[in-house]
This record gives sequence, structure tokens and C-alpha cells, in this order.
Amino acid sequence: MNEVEFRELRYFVAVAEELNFSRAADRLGIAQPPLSRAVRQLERRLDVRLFDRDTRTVTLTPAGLALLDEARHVLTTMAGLTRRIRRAAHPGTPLRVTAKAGMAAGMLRAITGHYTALPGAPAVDILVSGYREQAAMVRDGRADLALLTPPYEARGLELEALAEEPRMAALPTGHPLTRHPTLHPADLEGLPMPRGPGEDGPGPVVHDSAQLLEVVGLGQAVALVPRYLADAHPRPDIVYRPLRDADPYTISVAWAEGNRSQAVALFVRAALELYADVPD
Amino acid sequence: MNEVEFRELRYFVAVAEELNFSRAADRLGIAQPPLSRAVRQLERRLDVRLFDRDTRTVTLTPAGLALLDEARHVLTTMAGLTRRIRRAAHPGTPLRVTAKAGMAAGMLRAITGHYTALPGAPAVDILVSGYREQAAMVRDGRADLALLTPPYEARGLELEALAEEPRMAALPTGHPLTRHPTLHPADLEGLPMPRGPGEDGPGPVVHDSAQLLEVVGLGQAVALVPRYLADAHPRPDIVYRPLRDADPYTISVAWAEGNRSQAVALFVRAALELYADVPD
DNA sequence: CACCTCTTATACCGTGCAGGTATGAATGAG
DNA sequence: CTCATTCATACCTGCACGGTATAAGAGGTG
Repeated sequence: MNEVEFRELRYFVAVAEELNFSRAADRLGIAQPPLSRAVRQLERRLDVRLFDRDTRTVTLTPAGLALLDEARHVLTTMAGLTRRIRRAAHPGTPLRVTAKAGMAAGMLRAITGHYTALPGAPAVDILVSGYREQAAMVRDGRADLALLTPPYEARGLELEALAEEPRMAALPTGHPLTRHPTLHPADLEGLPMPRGPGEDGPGPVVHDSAQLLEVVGLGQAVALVPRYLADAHPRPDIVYRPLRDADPYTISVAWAEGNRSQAVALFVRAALELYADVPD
Repeated sequence: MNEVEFRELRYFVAVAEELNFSRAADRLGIAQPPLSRAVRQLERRLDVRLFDRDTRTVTLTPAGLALLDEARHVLTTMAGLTRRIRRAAHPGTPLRVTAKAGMAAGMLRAITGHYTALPGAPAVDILVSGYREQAAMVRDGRADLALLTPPYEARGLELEALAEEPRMAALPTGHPLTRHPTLHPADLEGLPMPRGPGEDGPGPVVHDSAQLLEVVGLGQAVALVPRYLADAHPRPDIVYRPLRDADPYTISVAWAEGNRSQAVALFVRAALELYADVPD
């Protein structure tokens, strides 16, 4: 009984996502029979049935579902590792740091200024990234570091908290909840909330905070926003209300789990020196 | 240019650990020439030199050092994944939970009792494990859950804090520091501290708390211990002193990153219901 | 300095396995 | 009943993984 190979995980994930061997094979650029065989081999190796298949339909078993989640994690870890090592080898490559527009971008500029003044610090490329894709960029190696704001999935990342901002509820003008001077998170339960691309759930998809405010102003959703955003964008069609007892809105610096690069460590230290007012 | 395969990572790690192609090949059970070729192929794939080799000695390049850390992580993740999936498929397998002897073991018994009373909860195997090897057991799949106490490496784990204990300094009777009624962590800087097997640094190696107290009693080291241990083991040859401003000694429940098993989630919930007096 | 040892690199060969093609079998659609 | 779709089976091919033999370079040693 041999070891599971990376290729088999790639194949498995493709099939699990397509739930169709032929289409998955197409996507992988191989023929269908070798793919079927590879998946069977993986099943034999693990001694586990991963798919229930009859001649028409393919479905994941519970074990398959569990594997899908873990295999995806391994694949993105590997993709990120590859990118990081390739870059680490060529010295003088700039550090790539990402944050969304808004307060985080401002903090990023400040940290970068502090950092580049340090001896031995390489140049920094600032990547502006879309709504809530910062974590994914770090995981798969498109960026070395990110400033993150909740919600995010911490898996595969290491974090240091930098700063906290109180949260405000953003409501369309005239919304019934605007009668209350302050709100609790529970008041917003069940209301449509905007979500980033790739997240599922109800509510409209937005790519940046301008779009987010727009959908709130149009009455399509309510949102939780950090106070700086409320201060920076007063709008006649939006009413902001402070929230009591909400989770704090913590801005953290994040890097890939296991990334022990000198430049990354230096940047994190620079960030903590500037902003570390938050206990771990 | 094809994808990096697991086999190549395994080979790379073996060479990086042995720093000798022949011995590494031996350990892997293959001949030396194919191993050399595989490593060269990995270097070509990554477009990175991983080793500086002349005909006598092999050393890691900085890029190789970075890869070693990440590759080890990927390999243990894979080993754990394999074990978890294999077990997940065979329902009715008991949940394996580990903790070191002492207070954590007592908590573990209490949680287990609470848990097994729940509907649909499978049996629980309690594994007693050695000093500070709990995290490794969860990472590589030998256990599903662990109760952890600091210090530990959180990489690859997800954690929930359960309880805190104040720390005490354990000093040999007659030690100069025993003159002070309370101590600060800085007072212990530079003194020999016991360490677990596999950790490096100065200080004697111990495998359990009995050994730990023994080396303190013999004057070979000083140690930080949770208060329950001090209460449970009064000894004439050891003096305990409370510590001010020390990091709290937090006992957490931990499971493998990405493990979304029903049984694990239920166990964590049971643990939190019993003990969750610690904010996250 | 010659010789031996140790270690990695090169050359060459065989075979196992990944991947391709052709086709069968099962099942749902019309 | 027929056709389309989809997964499984059978068989073939080529490559790359692994093995053996050996060269080449670098220390150590008398």
C-alpha cells in the first residue's frame, strides 16, 4: 500500500467539484478512463469509498466530503508554497502586501513607510485587492502579507492583531431599525447582508466598500461597518447606528502558516511597533 | 513544467535532514542516483537551488531552509489527513482524545463523561501521552483531539480555550530567589528550564511532571508550573512562589485544522459547555 | 605524493504505471 | 424502442522512476 500522491488529490477535487468524471477529466486535460482509475486507486489506498456512483450520477460519500475539505486545503497550501519558494530564491524581489481600500490601506501605507526605513528591508509592492479576497491571496501565494478585517477564515494563516475599531450598523434611511439609537447584533439576525465574491448565502454580492454602501443605500441590505467608514462616508440615503456588544472589528496582519521569511518577520515587527495596542 | 509531487517533498526532506544523499536514499529505501535525480528535478520545477553540494558536503541554501519548514508541515498534514479519512469512513470508531497526566487528564475525564451522555456520541478512547507531544499526535492523526497546555506550536491546529490556571515558580529549596515572596518572569531569565523530548535548548529533558519536579528538587533547574501542581505535590526539597504578570497557563482543546467531523465538533461543544469560562 | 575512502554525478537499462483509444454496460430521455 | 449520456473494462504505448555500474572530485593517511 503506497503513499497518497498530490496528483490523486488534484484529480479527486476535480471530480468532487464537477460530480462528473467526464467533465472533470476534460478540465484536467486527461481522458476519462485514467481519471476513473486514479480515483479508484485513491479509494483503495485510503480503504474508503469516496463517491457513490451509478452509471448516471456521482455523489460524495460523507468520507468524500470530509476529504474534499482537507484536500482543498492541502492543494492551496501546496500552490502557495510553490509560489513562495520560487520567489524566496530570487533575492531582491519585493514583498507583496495586500489590503482592501479604506482604513486598512491607510494603515498599510504607514506600516510600509516605517518598514522601508529599516536596514535590510526589501521594497514593498502594495496590491489593492477585492472585497474579502485578501486571505485567499496569502494562502495561495499571490501575496506575502495582508491586512485582514473580519470575517475571514483563519485556516492556513498566522495572525497578529493590530488595531480595533468599533462597529456601526449601516441601514437604509427610513428602515424601521433606525428608530433605535443603538442596536444589538441580534437585531440584524435574518436580514440580508452583503457578501464577497465566492461566499455563498443570501444577500447581494459586492466587491468593495463603495458597492457595499450603494446596496445599503438602495435598501437591498444592511451591513456592519467599522466606524471610520461611517465617518468617511456620510450619505443621505444611509443611517449609521452604533452597535452594543458586537465583536470588535479587529484589523490584523496575516501571513502564510509556516512562512518564516526574514522580510515577512521584519514587516510584522514593523506593523506591531506602529500599531500594537491590542493584546493577543 | 509539471506540478510538484509529494514524493519529491518526501525525498527533499529526507536529504535536508540527513544532509547526505546516500544516507537519505538508504532511509528512503531507494538507491542514491534516483534520489539525486529527483531532487534535481524538484530544483528545476521550483527554479531554485535547494542545496549547495560539492563532492564532500551538502548544505541547505536559504531557499532550501524555507522549503524544509513548509514541506515538513505539508507532509505531516498529509499523514494526518490520511489517518483521519481512513477512520472517518468506518463509523463507530471511537474518538481518540489525548492529554498529559495531571489536571488536564482530570478535565478530560469530566468532559468525556459529559460527552458520552450526549445522543449520537461515539465511544471515546483516552490516550495518555508524553510530555508535550499532544500537538504532534493531533497533527499526524494519532489522536483526534487533545487538551493542550503551553507552550505549544499552534500551526496546523485549531484551538478553543477552556480554563486558566495561575502559574507558580518551582524552585529548589534554598535557591536565592526563594527569599522573594513573589517573582516576575524576568527573574527566571537565563536559568536552566526543563524541556520535553525533541525540544532543543539547555536544561534537562523530562517526560512527565514527576520527572520535572524531580530535577527541580535536585537543583538542576527551575520551572513554571500551574498552581494545581504546586498544591498537589508539596515537597520539602521544592519551594513554590507565585508569579506576577506571567502569561496565563491556558488549557485548550485542540483538533486538526480542517477536521470538520461531527464527533469532534460535538466533543468541543461538550468541553466548552463544561469549562468555557475563558474568553476567546 | 600516491593511494584509499567517501560522496555525488553521469550513463545506461528495464519495467511499472500513467494516460490514450476503443468499447461495453447501464440508465434516463424522447 | 431507440438514442444519448456516462461510468467501467480491456488493451496498448511511452515515459519516467528506480536499479546497476562507474566516473569524478575531495579529503584523509602513511
